[in-house]
Amino acid sequence: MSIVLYNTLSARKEVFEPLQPDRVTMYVCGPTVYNLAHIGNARPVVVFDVLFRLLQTQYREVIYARNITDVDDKIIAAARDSGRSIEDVTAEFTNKYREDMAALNALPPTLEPHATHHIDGMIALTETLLAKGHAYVSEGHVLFAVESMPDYGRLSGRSLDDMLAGARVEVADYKRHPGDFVLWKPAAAEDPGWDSPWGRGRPGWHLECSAMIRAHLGETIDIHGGGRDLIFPHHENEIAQSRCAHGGDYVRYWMHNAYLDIDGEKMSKSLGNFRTVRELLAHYRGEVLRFALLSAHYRSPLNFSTDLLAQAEANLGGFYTALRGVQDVPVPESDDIDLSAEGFYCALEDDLNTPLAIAELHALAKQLHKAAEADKPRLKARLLAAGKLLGILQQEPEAWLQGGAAADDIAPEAIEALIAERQAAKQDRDFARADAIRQQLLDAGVELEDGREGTLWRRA
RNA sequence: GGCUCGGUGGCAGAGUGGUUAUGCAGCGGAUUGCAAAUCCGUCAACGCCGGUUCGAUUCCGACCCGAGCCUCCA
Repeated sequence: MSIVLYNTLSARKEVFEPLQPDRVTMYVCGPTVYNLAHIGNARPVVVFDVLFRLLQTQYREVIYARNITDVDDKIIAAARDSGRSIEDVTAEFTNKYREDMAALNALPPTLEPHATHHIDGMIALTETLLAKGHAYVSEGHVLFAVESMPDYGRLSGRSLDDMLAGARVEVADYKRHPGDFVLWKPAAAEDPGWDSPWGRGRPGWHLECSAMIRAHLGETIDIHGGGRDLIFPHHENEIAQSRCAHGGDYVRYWMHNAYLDIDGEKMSKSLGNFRTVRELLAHYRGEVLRFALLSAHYRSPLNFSTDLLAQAEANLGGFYTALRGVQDVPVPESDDIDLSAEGFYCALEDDLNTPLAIAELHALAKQLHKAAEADKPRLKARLLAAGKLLGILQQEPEAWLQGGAAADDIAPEAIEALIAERQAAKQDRDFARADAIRQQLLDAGVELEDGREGTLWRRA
């Protein structure tokens, strides 16, 4: 029973072993709080939430930190454009981010450090890098000298020569090497800034993660995650800063999720297919969005479409239908489930193979439908345990099936009344009337299921 | 141009050197007053060309196509 993770650094799957036997440290790059989170932002949150849940089944202590970037050019611009204060903007979008991620059943991280609370640490880190000859001051900026680090570029698999060859951006003339990046930059008088040995300024983008990891998790952490696009330059530069300042390994397992597309196209503002989580939540329940995000492996591109969401909805409906069938079956203590023997668990242990895990849920649901009464409690417990690990299936089945997008169309009381009327019609063998009611409800988005113990209904 | 990753049945999406992925959709059947749900059965795939092999979708090479990164970006 061991977790295997794909490590970007080695470009292969590795058996996961934390630095300390019963304690895991994990850091995931969080949002820059200047606008609403989009569905692409939600992918790493959901993926690493599953990892967080998985790790907690094996390790006594799992410290999961996800930062809030609350100082950044885009924030300054957003505040200026809306005539609001920086604090006002960052507070609003920090809160909305938390709400949106909670709606996706993402557990709150253990720690949520804010960049602006760690300016001292960033200045100290910069001073260390200067003292060790890895950084230099130029025209008010402090820059990291990439040539001072022999294996710079290892994470992203590129050399300084490659980068020179591929340079397509004009190089600022205060840089010694085009790859040098800003640790500290001067702040305009009207912009937020902090006093430093190099004048009033603010930190470069990469610095905060290095400083906050050092402050909260130590010099070497087990897992660092984020989107693929962060491999270079962000994570490469974090490595450079932290390893040159502190030595050691910095991060033992680097994990990166692939992008998602919208209807086959890259999501972008210019294409007009930018989908915020908040907007999607108006049409789909968070659990549906979450399931859709988990329906492909995290390292594969995922095409986010209405079709995908419909499939997610259908899959979840199927699981909840299976659970509804055993609503009154008591669940034994979930603690006595041997996870290591469970297919869904082994699937997740293998680099978070969520599609395979979901296939195992289908197998469990099928068994549950066919099970003898005596076997149902155990199967129900196993299905619920699997759902819990994925962050789904924890609602009351009846509530789930009767909720959904069409929930405003017709009230439950009206549905129940029509069902009663139809029941009476059936007693009188007035099937024409009974079928008319069925059709009427179907038109309102409600499907009826006649069973031995009465009629159940669900939103279609 | 440099670096990296992919191309699986109608769709989504795992996986494997030789045996059913799974789900949705379709088709046939059971069940139902009719349905739904459920069950049983069924159809169908591994970009192209070579190579290695007793055997390749799986390994190797070329090619075609697609995606990402190259200092805004999950």
